[in-house]
Amino acid sequence: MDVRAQILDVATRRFAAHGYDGTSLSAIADDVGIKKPSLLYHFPSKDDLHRAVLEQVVDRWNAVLPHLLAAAASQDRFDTLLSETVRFFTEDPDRARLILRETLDHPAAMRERLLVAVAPWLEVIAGYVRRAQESGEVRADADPEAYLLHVIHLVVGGVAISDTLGIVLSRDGASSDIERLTRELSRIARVSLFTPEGLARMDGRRAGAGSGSH
Amino acid sequence: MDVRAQILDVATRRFAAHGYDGTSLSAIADDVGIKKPSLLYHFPSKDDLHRAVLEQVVDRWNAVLPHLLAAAASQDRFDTLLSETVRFFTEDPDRARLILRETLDHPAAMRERLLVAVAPWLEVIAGYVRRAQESGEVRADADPEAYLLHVIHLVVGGVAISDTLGIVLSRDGASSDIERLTRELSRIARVSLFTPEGLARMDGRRAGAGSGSH
DNA sequence: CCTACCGATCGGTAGG
DNA sequence: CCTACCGATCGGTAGG
Repeated sequence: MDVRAQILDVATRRFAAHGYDGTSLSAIADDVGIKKPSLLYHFPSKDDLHRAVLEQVVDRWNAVLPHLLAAAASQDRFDTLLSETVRFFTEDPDRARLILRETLDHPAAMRERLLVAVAPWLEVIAGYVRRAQESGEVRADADPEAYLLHVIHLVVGGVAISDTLGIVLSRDGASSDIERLTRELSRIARVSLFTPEGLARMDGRRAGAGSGSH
Repeated sequence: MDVRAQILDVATRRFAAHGYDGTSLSAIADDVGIKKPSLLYHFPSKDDLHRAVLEQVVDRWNAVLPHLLAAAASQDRFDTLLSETVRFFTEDPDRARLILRETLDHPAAMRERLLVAVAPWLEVIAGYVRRAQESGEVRADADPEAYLLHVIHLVVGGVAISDTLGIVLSRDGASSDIERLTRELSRIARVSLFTPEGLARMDGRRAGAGSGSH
């Protein structure tokens, strides 16, 4: 691996675990096996390095987004959208922690990111939800945008602190049952969105998948 | 107000907004209007001050907890429990931010706090939920402990970043609609917990409140 | 509650 | 990619 990628890798771990102010450039350089001035050759400032770390998270999200929106147009859109989003963050929980920290540290900057990068496709999905409300699949009392924001927060924030929350579920203290949390999250998201009819219709589709035509 | 309380107040705001490492003792002292060594007379170290700030949050929570558990034994336990918990954090969102930051910065310490201070009364409430499952008021597929953890996270994390999330809901960019988020949170928590029968029974109780006997 | 000061560490630069 | 070094700021102490 080239040095630049190594630096980004180590910096991601450190910024996620200890935050911007809790991470020193020397500590990152040490982990990579170089000296601080060498690090500053690849990234001209600590702020530049931090920006690059966040940018990498956004880039990787943008890489799976088209695949997600394509799935959102298919039949079992809900399960795919939710489980793929969960997968993206559980595959590297540091992504969730970085986003959470950035929201706490720079709320104004995060508001802007939300408006330009999240709001557009969130509105697209909210449109799907509204149409499903008219067809009676989705509960009429649901607030599409607010619902989606809560589910996103449930996933991102949940993954960021899942190993801490999980300890309450496993009495022994050894294994933190994250799967139990994920299953319940999925249940909460489903049940609070769909009507009983919508749920039945969805389960019917799932039972028929594979044997059906396409 | 005495100096000690002033220091705690300012430190709470600063630690919540910028984190432990992002807050200097001089900055806190400046806000209070004293010098750093004077601050260190009241709190022997930065760590001691930070502990005192967290302790104050826990103390204030413990002050409302008996009132909460008493309400949990009454009839409309769900609405009271949820809305009082929301009130506790919205009344000072810094409480939520401090807890979130502590979870990110010191997950091991937070795990311990969860086990000794949260798990006990969470088990009590989970017991209520399980009994309501047997009577058919609560959905049989709900996982009581996991459900409660998600709702707690939804409230605490949600309040911590509500002004950032809210910006997506208000297109104008002026007022962030936090009430819309709160209402949808409450809906998600209710609908994903109760059966249709349980919801009807609850609404019946609420309609009868005030005119009923006690 | 203050002034004065300590060693350590920070992000960043010079120069090779 | 390194050594050597910079000014600024950190948490904390001495002494009054």
